[in-house]
Amino acid sequence: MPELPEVETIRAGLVPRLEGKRLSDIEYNWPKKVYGEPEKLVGHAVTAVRRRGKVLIIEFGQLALLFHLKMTGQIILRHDAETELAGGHPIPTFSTELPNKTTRATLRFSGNLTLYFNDLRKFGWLKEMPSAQIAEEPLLKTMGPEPLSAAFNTKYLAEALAKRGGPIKAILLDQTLVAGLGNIYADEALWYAQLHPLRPAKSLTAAEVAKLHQAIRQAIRLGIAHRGSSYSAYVTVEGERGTYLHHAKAYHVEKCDRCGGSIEKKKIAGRTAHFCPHCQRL
DNA sequence: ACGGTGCCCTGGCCGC
DNA sequence: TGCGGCCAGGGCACCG
Repeated sequence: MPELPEVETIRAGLVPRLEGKRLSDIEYNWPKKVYGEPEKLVGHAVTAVRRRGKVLIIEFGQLALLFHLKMTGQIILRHDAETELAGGHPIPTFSTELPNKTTRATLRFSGNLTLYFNDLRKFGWLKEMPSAQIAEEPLLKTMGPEPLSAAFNTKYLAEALAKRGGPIKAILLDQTLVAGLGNIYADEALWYAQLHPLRPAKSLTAAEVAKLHQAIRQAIRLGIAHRGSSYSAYVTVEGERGTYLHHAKAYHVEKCDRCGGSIEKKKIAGRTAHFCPHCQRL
């Protein structure tokens, strides 16, 4: 599922290929999750491709298009003519048929470039809005700091966790605490920090908070380095799978890489937590 | 204000 | 081979 590392990989793949390209046409076949008026963007060129938490932001000057991929969303780029290059950044051919029955929106750009927004489960959305209002978007307005930013430091984390009595696993999934963690990287971070997912957030010692802070950054950095996790639908803009799960320590892992014991699964806050009961004591 | 639950969706998988 | 039921989970409405 697209969490921060997956959306960041998509962003980085879009930047060299999409910036400067002009949107010529947009069509959707799942209008239920289309907000604003994306038609307004036709004729405008992409000026920037950004990310905030799990939200992808494509700016067209004064206007912007936001995407949330939720669990099964995909953003895939393809040339209409496969032999053509995109400004020196060729897109490798791959087997995915496009468009397909999961395609919810199709955006055509100059340079024979087509962006497909696929989403099997229809949870994802796209929204057009003035660039100046992006920060006011409710989800973004309340979003916590980026985990790799200076604002996300041990002092901030300690103060934020001190107010929260819920299990640390549930708190890490709360986007107002820190942006971009989902079920995979939250479990990975807790494994690195050797913290049981049911530990009350406010019970963490200063040393544990410091360790968790580093662990979150470690999990996110490794996720980005491996171009994300492809447990289900996620692929890069080239249609390739991310490889992080080959290196995962907890999420859908059998044996603990530290002690060799079995990784346990437990439902916490409506999500399946994966952890080592030996290394992550309650 | 906080935490817990159910909902939106589809396809894969399990047991019978 | 078919089919009902469960599971996957991000964000939000709703409830206590």
